[in-house]
Amino acid sequence: MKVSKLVGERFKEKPADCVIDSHALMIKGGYIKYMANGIYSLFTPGKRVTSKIERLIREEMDAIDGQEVMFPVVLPGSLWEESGRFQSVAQELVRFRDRNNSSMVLGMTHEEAAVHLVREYANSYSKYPFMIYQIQTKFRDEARPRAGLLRVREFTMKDAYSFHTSQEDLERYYDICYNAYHRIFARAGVPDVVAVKSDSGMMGGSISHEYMLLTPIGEDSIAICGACDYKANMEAADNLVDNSKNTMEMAPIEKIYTPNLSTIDDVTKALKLPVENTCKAVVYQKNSDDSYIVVFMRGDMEANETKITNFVGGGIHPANIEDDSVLVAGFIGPYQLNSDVTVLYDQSLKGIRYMSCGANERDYHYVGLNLARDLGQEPEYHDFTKIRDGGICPKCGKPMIKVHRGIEVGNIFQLGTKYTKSMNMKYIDQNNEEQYPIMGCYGIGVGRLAASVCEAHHDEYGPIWPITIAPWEVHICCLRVDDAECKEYADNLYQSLQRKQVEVIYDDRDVRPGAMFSDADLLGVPVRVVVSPRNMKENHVEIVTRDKRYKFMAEKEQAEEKILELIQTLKQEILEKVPQ
RNA sequence: CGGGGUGUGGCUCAGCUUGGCUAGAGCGCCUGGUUUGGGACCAGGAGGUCGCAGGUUCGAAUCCUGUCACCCCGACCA
Repeated sequence: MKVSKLVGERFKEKPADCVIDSHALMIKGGYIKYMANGIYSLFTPGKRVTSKIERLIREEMDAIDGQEVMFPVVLPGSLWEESGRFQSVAQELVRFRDRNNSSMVLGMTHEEAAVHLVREYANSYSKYPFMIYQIQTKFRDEARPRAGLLRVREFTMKDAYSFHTSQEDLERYYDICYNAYHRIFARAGVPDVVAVKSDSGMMGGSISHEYMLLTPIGEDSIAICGACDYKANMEAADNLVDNSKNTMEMAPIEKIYTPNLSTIDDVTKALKLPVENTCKAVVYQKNSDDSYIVVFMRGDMEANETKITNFVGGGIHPANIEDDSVLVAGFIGPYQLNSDVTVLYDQSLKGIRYMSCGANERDYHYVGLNLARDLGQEPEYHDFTKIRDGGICPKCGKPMIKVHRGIEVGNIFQLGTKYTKSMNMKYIDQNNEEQYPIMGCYGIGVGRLAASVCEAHHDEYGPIWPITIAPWEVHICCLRVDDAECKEYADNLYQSLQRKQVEVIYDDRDVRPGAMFSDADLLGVPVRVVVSPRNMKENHVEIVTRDKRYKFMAEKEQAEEKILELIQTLKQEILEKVPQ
């Protein structure tokens, strides 16, 4: 490929509206072009990066006995009716009707299609286990796409589905996949991606992991223990709270006048109470009927909506407390709460002998609250709050939890029989009995991974692509095309490298060196070869890596050999970080 | 869906508060010339329904109303 013919422009200015580096660089470097909210086209450099990621994923999936298939993008609504997700999934699923008024959907994930593909075939235990996967377009009508390719509505995803005859076999394969994922991310140049325990959300099932690239711009929060190997998404991390060192002793409950003190901060200051001796209320409403859910927790804790949603078994949203409600915003407390709302108690309240709380009356609080005594019995405690920095590790018990931000680049789920049961997929086992197969599913967002690698590897001038996914391996800069010697040498090198299957881009434009180097930086190709009259006079060319770690002169005649060596070195460096 | 912000040639932006001649700049693009190791210079040129619709006015990029789109924060999220 010659830069003079490369379709797409590179910009000098940082595009407006780009807040994230990877987004700005991919627009600026001519990788992607915005078309509509959360919808992008890829130019050649962008397509070459994603194609290489796809190739790499394909190799690893095939290596664990995956079989590549292809599902349709447009699926019949009836298929989603079968699994129940036509109803249960909200607006992310695009629904429409075709010319015959048949209900259709755009595929946002393909569990239903996978079951549909194999449910007649896999009717005997002898066919199991197996895994099928595809690399294909998904459409999810996201509420808020953002940050270039990091969160879009239309995207390419590798999604895999495995089928098993026992939970043990699923777990065995799940581990294999777990490791294959680590190899994929390492080969893509981000070996530091971590697997964290996660909440399964709408996918159903029990155990699941998310693969996170840790970066401050990530959308997810992850709790990581500094003392052991515990890692979990904040949504799923158990928040243990130790109140054994709370020294305040029991006292009679007492109502006090607290005018306009409606926040925990106000209350602790006015009453001179430690925040660990306060009880606060967070109120939600069920999406189904708007009924109130009041969650009581220690004053310094934050509600974890995922845990609450899972507990009440349905969607919730922050409450809008009406004036005629029994709930008095800012003054809600568990003692004498005369209302039929759902009341939940977080375990951060367990073991505290003396607390303040709202009195369910404007401008009044109680102090001296003791839940077991004042409610007549110890309430049932559950975990409804977020873990935080310095929190107790659920695995090793040490208070060494640190909260990080991360981008989710992949996930794996143990689905169980959710889809095979609902869609009536069965097989006959050794005892001639009908069974439902057990499924696992495994996803990787290709474009998001490309953007994540860019986010992890770039400088102020452009991306620094790992050689395994770089759009090209070698970038030849011919600084003076009007110099016959230069031009001839560069032309020949270009031809010769291509004959040796090296992926090479050749800048043969008559532009200033500065412009040429700037564009080369934006294309982020790992090996750069600079051919110039100055170098020709010395009988050598300059070879430099995009990350500046290698930089040397090579004799004209030996340049090609040195380039090939350098490519091997760079590939080897990445391979060394791949597990196994 | 709530809060905040922005819409002016391909890109980045000025002009709007206080309405007034033909709507500007830099980059990019085209022509010619001089240049050539980190986004050169000179001369000439093309390119704009000022997001859209209505209104006020002698006159609207500018004021008013509505609407659409995008960006950020939140909600939601496989």
